[in-house]
Amino acid sequence: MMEAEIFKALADPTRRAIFEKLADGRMNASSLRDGMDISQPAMSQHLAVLCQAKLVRQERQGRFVNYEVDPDGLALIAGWLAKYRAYWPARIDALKTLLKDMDQ
Amino acid sequence: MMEAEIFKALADPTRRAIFEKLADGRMNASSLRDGMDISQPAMSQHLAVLCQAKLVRQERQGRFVNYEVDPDGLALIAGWLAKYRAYWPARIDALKTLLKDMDQ
DNA sequence: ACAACAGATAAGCACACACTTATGTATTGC
DNA sequence: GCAATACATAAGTGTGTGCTTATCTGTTGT
Repeated sequence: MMEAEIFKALADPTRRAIFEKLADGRMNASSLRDGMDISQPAMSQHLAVLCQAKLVRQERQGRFVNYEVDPDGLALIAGWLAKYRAYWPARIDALKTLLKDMDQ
Repeated sequence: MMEAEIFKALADPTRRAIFEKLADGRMNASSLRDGMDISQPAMSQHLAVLCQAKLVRQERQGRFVNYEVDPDGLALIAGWLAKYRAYWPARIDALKTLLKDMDQ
């Protein structure tokens, strides 16, 4: 199961912060670092974990590697969440917005 | 943030299995155990983690404690997911179904 | 009251994980 | 070619986590 990798990846606050930063737009590893007080190897390791969880994907661009949010990971979480729709509260505004967007 | 507790709770495969079992209906700790090859203290500890993450809630019933899925936790995940709706793939069947449910 | 039962808590242990420093591998510009 | 840059990997270390056994609390039935 890849759920294991996804939830493990998101269990770390630093990785969630990285993911959140990437949600603002694609970025290379160095740009991700500034303002984050994290060593270069640590960043590299975190990005590897996020990639393996399919939350982030990479694209080499010469000497740089650009990282961006991978929709596959989000879809997997959505799929997991959907299994428990019987227990959803009647109204979740955030989700209603989300789902309306998808319905066009 | 409670996202930390939620994702940490779901990062463990045993806890996800417990949660999945609870999704089929409320159950006490002993009933949850059978067929799971897990010690009584381990189950108790896992349930405590799930409760603190608001994924599960408990209700004492005499000598037993019944556990059930807590919608609050699912709502928190949905809220987290909604923040990244810009990156969702165009079609996710599971969520389209969900949308139809909510539109009624 | 007391034994049986349901569950929580305590303490200890083995392993996973996030970090570090050091080094390796590509790619770019001079 | 060669130094500098961007990033990955290796190896070691401290802490967190999930398990265990042992014990404790609280409830039920006799």
